Amino acid sequence: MYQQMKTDSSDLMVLRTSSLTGVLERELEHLILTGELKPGERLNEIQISTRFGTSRGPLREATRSLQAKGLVDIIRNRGVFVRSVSAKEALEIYDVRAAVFGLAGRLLADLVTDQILTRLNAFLDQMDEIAAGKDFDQYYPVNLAFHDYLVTSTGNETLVKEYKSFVNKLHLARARGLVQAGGLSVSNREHREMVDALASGNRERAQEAFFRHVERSKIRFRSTLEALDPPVES
Amino acid sequence: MYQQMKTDSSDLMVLRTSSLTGVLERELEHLILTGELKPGERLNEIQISTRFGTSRGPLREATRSLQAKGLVDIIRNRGVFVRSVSAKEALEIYDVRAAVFGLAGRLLADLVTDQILTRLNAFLDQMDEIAAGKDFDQYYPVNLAFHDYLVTSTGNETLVKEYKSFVNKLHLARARGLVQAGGLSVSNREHREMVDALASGNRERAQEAFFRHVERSKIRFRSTLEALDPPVES
DNA sequence: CCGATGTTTATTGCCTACAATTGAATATCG
DNA sequence: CGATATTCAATTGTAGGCAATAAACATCGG
Repeated sequence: MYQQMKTDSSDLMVLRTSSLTGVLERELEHLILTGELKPGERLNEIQISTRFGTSRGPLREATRSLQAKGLVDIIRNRGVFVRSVSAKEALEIYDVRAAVFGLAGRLLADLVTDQILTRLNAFLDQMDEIAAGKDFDQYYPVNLAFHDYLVTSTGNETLVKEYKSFVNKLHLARARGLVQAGGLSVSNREHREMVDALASGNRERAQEAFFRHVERSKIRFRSTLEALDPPVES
Repeated sequence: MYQQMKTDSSDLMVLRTSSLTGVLERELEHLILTGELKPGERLNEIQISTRFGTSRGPLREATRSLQAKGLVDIIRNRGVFVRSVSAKEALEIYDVRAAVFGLAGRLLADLVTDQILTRLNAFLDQMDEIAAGKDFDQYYPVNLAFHDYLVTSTGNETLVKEYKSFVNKLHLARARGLVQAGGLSVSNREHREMVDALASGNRERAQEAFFRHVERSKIRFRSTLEALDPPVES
């Protein structure tokens, strides 16, 4: 399948600017985030490297990078494993993500323009429309784009990077797809609250609205989790 | 100096549990954060690997990890360079750090105990004492321990990790030591405000107090920066 | 004297090979 | 038959070597 990658001209072009390690890293990250490689699954070095037509060296460098990003665990003399995020950790991440997203709201309240507000309202209308049709597969990507647009508009690249990193890690939560669950029309009202807060130009109000939106997602996540699992404690 | 590291028994013990890559990574991270390796400086693979008595393989894996952590930049066919954080990025980091630290305040307000408050007040008294003597070298580590104790007490390991990562990156800001500057007695009043907010048990108040503490550090940082540099804009 | 082009040299990117470790299958003993 | 010791295959950890790249230097023409 990937055997002759080395001789593929388009890939060679990529190698001009990006190293083999970088290519492997992106490719593996994609496999992990799409769920093709599932949490807990082991990554056999020989198998993967031959699959991509490289040696083990670059692959090992790529996995070290993924480890630092929190996408895999490396156990000495045992191998590389796709990270599985526990419920406890997922809840932790939700909180930190809420804080970072709240900051996005706070920053945006100060620099929001009519142009941005128009764009945001367009998003809201689009999501309302989709939600009415209960077409979940369409709703999710738009919802994602909406949040993406918000954090990106802050102009704070550090914030964007961190936020996306959290979203990625949540994809590794055991209950895959739970992250998306409970969304739709329920959360679009929260979205409107956020945009309204931005329009008011009130920093604290916007921060709180953004923060609480993620906190509510966390609560929905936990509910879905407890519905499937024995609630550990009273 | 480090030539016979391989034969040092204590280091071999470490290798039982931790890989050579891991040791190199920690060692390099230490060199970078202490400033022994300065921002912009290039890390010669042969030089470093012979210095530590290893081959280039594990070293390259270690640097990939450091790249993902944001401590070095790797340019293809050019080498790895200690990351230098621009003023713009430093200000960005301050904001995100403020958000995360604010979350720490919010979480702590809900689970603070008399025991923790006692410990915190002891920190405050100690810092007051040191600040009175204007002994900066003593103040800084205590200040660090205070903040460390705060974030750790939240029990949210994700938060702790992120917070420390931000503090580390700020060490790479061009104006080294600026991060520490402007502290002392000025900020200890803010520290008391934070602890008071915790004692009140008011979530939002604590969050805001924690958040603003870091924001004020950011402002002090920017002031010191502009005093040295041409203020870029009006 | 200065800029453009060719050459050298240091350094990185990648690969192959060997050593060390682990986990499991197998054998041995109570 | 069950538990423990032992061997063995699979896999990772590390080392060293060759090719490719880019920067530094020298050379040539204007």
